[in-house]
Amino acid sequence: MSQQRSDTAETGTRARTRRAILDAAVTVLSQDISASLGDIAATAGVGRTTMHRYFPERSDLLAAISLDALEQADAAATRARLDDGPGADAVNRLCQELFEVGDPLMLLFNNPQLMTGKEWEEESDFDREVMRVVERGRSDGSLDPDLDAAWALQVVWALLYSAWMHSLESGVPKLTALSLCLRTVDKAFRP
Amino acid sequence: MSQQRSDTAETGTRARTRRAILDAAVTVLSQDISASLGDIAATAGVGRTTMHRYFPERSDLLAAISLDALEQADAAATRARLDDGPGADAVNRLCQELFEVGDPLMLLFNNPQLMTGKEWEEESDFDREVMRVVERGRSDGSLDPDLDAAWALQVVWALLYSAWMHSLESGVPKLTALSLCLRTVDKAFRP
DNA sequence: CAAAAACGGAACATCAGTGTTCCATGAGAG
DNA sequence: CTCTCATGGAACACTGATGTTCCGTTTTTG
Repeated sequence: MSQQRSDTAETGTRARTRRAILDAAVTVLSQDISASLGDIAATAGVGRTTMHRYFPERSDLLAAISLDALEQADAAATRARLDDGPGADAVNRLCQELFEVGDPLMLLFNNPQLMTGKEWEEESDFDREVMRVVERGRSDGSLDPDLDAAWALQVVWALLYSAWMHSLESGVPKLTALSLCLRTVDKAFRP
Repeated sequence: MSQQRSDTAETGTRARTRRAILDAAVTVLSQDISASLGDIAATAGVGRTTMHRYFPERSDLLAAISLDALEQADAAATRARLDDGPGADAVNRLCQELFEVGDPLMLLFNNPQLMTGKEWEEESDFDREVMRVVERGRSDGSLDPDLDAAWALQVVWALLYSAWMHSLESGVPKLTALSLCLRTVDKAFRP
């Protein structure tokens, strides 16, 4: 017991391996949610046995992916400084930050069954925070006063998804796709 | 050999059973793309053996679903009379008609791996037709002249998906969700 | 009604993925 | 260097889905 590794405080080798597995899982499962654990382990450059040490069951891995994606989304929201300036600008910044997260969020978007953990009960804190910003935007006149917050949330996700897909399918550079997305969000939400 | 049933000309009992299986498959697979054939057969009110008579392998069923959805989308496009009136109006009508198709299109949207058949090579006729309308809308001034057709296609799908989800998750009536969708498309595509 | 078609269920072999155990090897910390 | 930790691979049992065959029953059709 040289050091305690009770909760999420793992460091060094173990943390690196864990991250490699999570990243590989996102990559592989994005293509096929039914991919085998063997495939994921191979992509991570890790033995299947090792993976079972980190995530005893498939459901453990899926839960970890879900949680990790949620944390990345929260971090993106923090970076976007949602409380600064007009609501419309905050929404714009949020889209930019979320776009960077890419793969993990695509995976969640395409597989709602992943969002069934305890942290997703009812609306997540993340969702509430975003809807709050939309309402602020309506108050300060930077967003359409008729815009429903829950609907706006759906649209943001959907247009981000569109941008990712557009980049993938049409071979458009990511920045171009992001630009299209931001422009469309702006037009759709403007008063 | 009382009657030939070589191609798609099946009629009566067989056609009805086939349709029941396809409908049940869409319903079940929408919830979980990995659902077992047994579940689908049970939902269809049909023996698993019977299902294997119509679709020998799982892949045959998936291909049939994919094709059926594409045909329904084509039918919707026809009903929308894409060549009539201003481009913006045609797009609006198309959204309304596609919205009615609902479940099958949701299934495809959530599972791009279903769209790998021969009929999906490159761009489908459907996609080309829609992009043609968008370009017409740009010419006649009813749509944003800067609107990229391929991007517009993505956005239409994404906002339809948003409407379906919004109705499901927020418990909003379908017509309300459709209305939000149409309004958002209009704002996003307007000059 | 009588023949033909469609159906359902039971039984079976097969297969891929999963989760587990055990052991030998390699890398890193002290 | 040496001890500890992390790892990879082989082997195994188990499970659930799949595809197939066979046969008796029901429904449709002529």
